[in-house]
Amino acid sequence: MKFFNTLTGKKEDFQTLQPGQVGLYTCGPTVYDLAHIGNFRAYVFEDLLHRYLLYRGYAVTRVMNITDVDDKTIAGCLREGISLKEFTNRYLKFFLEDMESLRLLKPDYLPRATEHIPEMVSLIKTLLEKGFAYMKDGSIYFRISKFPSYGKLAHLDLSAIKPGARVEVDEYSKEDVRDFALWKAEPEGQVAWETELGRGRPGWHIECSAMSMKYLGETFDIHTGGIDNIFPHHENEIAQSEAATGKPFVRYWLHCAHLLVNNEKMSKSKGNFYTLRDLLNKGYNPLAVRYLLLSTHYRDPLNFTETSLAQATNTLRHYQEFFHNLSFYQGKQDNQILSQKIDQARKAFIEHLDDDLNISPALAAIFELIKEANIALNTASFSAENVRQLESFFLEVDQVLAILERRKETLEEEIVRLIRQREEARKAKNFKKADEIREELLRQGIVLEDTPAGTRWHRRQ
RNA sequence: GGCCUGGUAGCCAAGCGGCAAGGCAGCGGUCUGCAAAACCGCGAUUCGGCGGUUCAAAUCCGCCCCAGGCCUCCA
Repeated sequence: MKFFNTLTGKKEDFQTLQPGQVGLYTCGPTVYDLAHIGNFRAYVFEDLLHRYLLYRGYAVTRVMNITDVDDKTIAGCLREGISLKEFTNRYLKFFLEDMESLRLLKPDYLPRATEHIPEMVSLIKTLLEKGFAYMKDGSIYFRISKFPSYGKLAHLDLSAIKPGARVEVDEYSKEDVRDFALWKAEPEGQVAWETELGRGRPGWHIECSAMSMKYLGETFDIHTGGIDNIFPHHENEIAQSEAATGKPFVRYWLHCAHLLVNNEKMSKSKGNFYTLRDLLNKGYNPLAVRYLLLSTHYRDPLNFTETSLAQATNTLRHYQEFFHNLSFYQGKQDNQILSQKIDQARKAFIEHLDDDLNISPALAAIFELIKEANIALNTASFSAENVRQLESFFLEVDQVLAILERRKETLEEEIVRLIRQREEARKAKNFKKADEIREELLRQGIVLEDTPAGTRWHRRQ
């Protein structure tokens, strides 16, 4: 298995620290608002990674942080006059619901920043003791000049950072404008913790260092996020963590490209975003959203349009109906070639996903199998065993893709009765009545398809 | 200014030196009582542009054009 490692800028063979085990840290949401589908692109990518590692037999321990204290969450709870916890709980709940709609696997740990203040304090104390941090006016900053490899992840030339260009020069009084806050003094602020470091609250970056190392150890396998997290967030995590432990922090850094809308980055600050709920309210299927976000390679920019979502909806419908229809087929002629095609599809699926999660050709292999299977099914050259193999294969790859609808396979008695009546009408060549029944069922959301082997049905999507 | 992506058929998207995957949409056909689904056929003589290297370039090199991102809020 290979992954493109941001740290080295190369595709590398994936070697775990412990045989068969993977420690995976995926940067999670700041719970101050609904996440938009640009955010979900990253979470869908992380879900694919998580599921594929499991599919390939790794024991995965995955951590996703919940940032529930920062400028925006504090501003939000003050604005509404409620506690920080009450405010962030609301958006955490929405986030977890959206995760479920998109079939995102739940991480093993979802640590909240506010529940790890002691761990952060302890890490900051270590940095102070080692001279990597200093206190100024009650706040504590990381001293970048003490950490020579700063910039190695983002491949940034530090001298190229122009003070004042985008740095707020006089917000805090730092030794060096590039230094970043580990701890923000809040002598008067309403949201603050009384600690050995004084009254204050943590900087943004420190939570990920403290929580990842708590749950995954001082060095772990994979850390992911959107490319906009590379700098400064992940760069700072490396600095804090490696300065404190003297050990390498993360072996593989994986970052996904942005989702664009009308060829612009989708972001809260631009106001050009869709939330998942916006799309569901328009009638789109959450699994179509999942499929769309999944089907472009994670390191390529994805330009989101409703046209592409509609296309994904159609692809998904065909895919799901193929699977659903398998249960209607009964055949007797064993087809060895079809069995071989299934094995070939599995082989291609794995080969391509092993290559830095190259999903497009992996999906192409599956679509080619569907075509082969349809030919066999339409010409009756298959056995019950072939059908069983197909069902089993599609359920297998669905461990990774998670796009199959687990529909109720039973129909109401009334509908079964109508289908039977229509069959009789057709046999009697009473096509007017047959068509009336078909239309009535369609109104009830049941689509009928007549095949030589009998009438099959599916629920309209 | 520095760094980094992307530009392949109407749309989405693989391929990254040896005849241009796959999906969606469209058109024609087969099947069907009619449909639907499925299948068959059609669709890029060409991969943003111009040069270069090579027996061979969408793939490598150079320059240019377009779009987007990062350079201390950000998935």
